[in-house]
Formats: sequence, C-alpha cells, structure tokens
Amino acid sequence: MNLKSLAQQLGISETTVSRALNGYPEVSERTRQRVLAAAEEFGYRPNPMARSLASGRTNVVGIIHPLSPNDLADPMFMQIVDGMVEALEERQMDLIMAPVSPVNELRAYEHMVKERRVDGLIVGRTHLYDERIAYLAKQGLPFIAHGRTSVNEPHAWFDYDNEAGMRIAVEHLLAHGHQRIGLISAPLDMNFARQRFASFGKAMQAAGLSQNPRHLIENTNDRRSGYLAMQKILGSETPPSAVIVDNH
DNA sequence: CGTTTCGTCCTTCGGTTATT
DNA sequence: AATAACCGAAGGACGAAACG
Repeated sequence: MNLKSLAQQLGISETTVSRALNGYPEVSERTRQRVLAAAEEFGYRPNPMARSLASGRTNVVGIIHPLSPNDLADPMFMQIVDGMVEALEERQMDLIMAPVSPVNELRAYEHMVKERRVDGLIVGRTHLYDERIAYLAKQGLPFIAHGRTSVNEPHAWFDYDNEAGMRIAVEHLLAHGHQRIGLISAPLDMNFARQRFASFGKAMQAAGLSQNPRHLIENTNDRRSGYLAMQKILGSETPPSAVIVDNH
C-alpha cells in the first residue's frame, strides 16, 4: 500500500493525502481523520527510502559507541539510551547505535557523514580535545555533544557541572571530618574526568589540605581497574579515610 | 465576496535500468 | 555512450470548487 493506492482508495488526490498525513494546515479536520483512519485500516506506511529521497532526511539519529563488553550491562548507559529513544519516538524517528572498535571510531563518523546515514549524531564521552567534534563541526552535520571539549567550533553540548559536583562531594566529606581523601578518576583525557580532577584539587587546596599522590588514581574505566585502584589506595601506608569515585 | 479546502501540475531527490 | 523513464514521496505554485 503506497500513497497512490491509498489516495485511490479514498478517492482523493495524493497531494491531499500527503498533506493530511504530514500535518499541513490546508486540509479539513474531517478529511484528515478520514485519511488517518484509512491509513490505519490498510496499514499504510510511507516507504522510508522514497521519503528520504524526496525529503533529503533519514529520520534517524545515530550514536557511535566504542563498545566495551561492560556497556550493555551498564545501567547508566542504558538509561541514557532510553532517554534518547523516548525523545525520538515522539517524532517518529529512529535511533541507530553503531558499535565500533575504538581504533575505528573516527572512520565510523566519516562513514555516517559521507553516506548520509543519519540526520544527526550524538557524541558521548568527550575528550579534552575531541577530534570527532572537530570533524563534525567542519562537516556541518547536526550533532550534540554529551560533555564539553576544547574544540573551538561553535556547537551544541550538554554536560553536568563537574566542577560543582566534585566541590560538593569534597565539602561533604570535609563536613564529616575527613582530612585524607582519595580520588579514583577515569582517564584524564576524558573531559569530565579532567574537570572533576581539577575541581578536587581546588577544593582540597581551599580547605588547606594537601593531596597525597598515592591517593589519586587515574585511568580507571571499568570494574577491574576500579577494583585495583581501590586496593592500591587502601594498601598505602597511610590510607585515606574517604575516597571519591568520579565514575559509576 | 472572501476564505477554506482540495485538486492539478510540476519539480525534486539519487540511483538503476531500459531505451535510443 | 548518451538519454529517458522510473521508483515513492515531498512539497511548492497556482487554480477552482465549496462554503459561510
């Protein structure tokens, strides 16, 4: 069932059917309802290929993800995906998630852009200087970054207030009387980790406390490295009385 | 008579396939 | 080898019938 035959069934023109389905104003409400009902009845679905051809859009938003085995069991990640899907569904758009090996990540972005497979991209886990964002900004493909970066091109992003979050965490521990505080960080080339690390140092300094380098472990990004980091901290000669972990 | 609603006609999209 | 037709839909320009 395509647009043409649907129009024939209804005895009205293709244009009117198209207008009715796509929310154009110059269609009476009664006709619109008739069209919608018929579309439902005959199970009409616009051919996505043809639609893309005509509109130049794919109605797909993508996220390229260097997949590690942990991700699919990661409730935080799934929560984010869930939010994206919810927003896209409202607009009848799809999300495609492209798992990719870390070495191929930039190539995957080029693939998406050059072959116009998506209308837009979401870029997660931003780096201090993020080549992916530099690339996308140059190409002009719409995207939004989850996290900041030092790339200069103007672009949309959303992020948490890492500076404030870490300061609050430190102040919380200070208020409980802790003086020796450790920090387990994600790799510091990740922007969020760097910001939190810097904020930690600032908050400790503001409290007049010195940081013990042995209590600062970076480069943890999974269960195992986190476990090892904590072991290392607790095994030091004067272990901290509290530890902040910057990553779930 | 002015507005609303719908139709006709035409172009466009990017690539494949059939026809000159 | 060049050209045209075609796929299915979007959408703009314009005209006309229906309506209050």
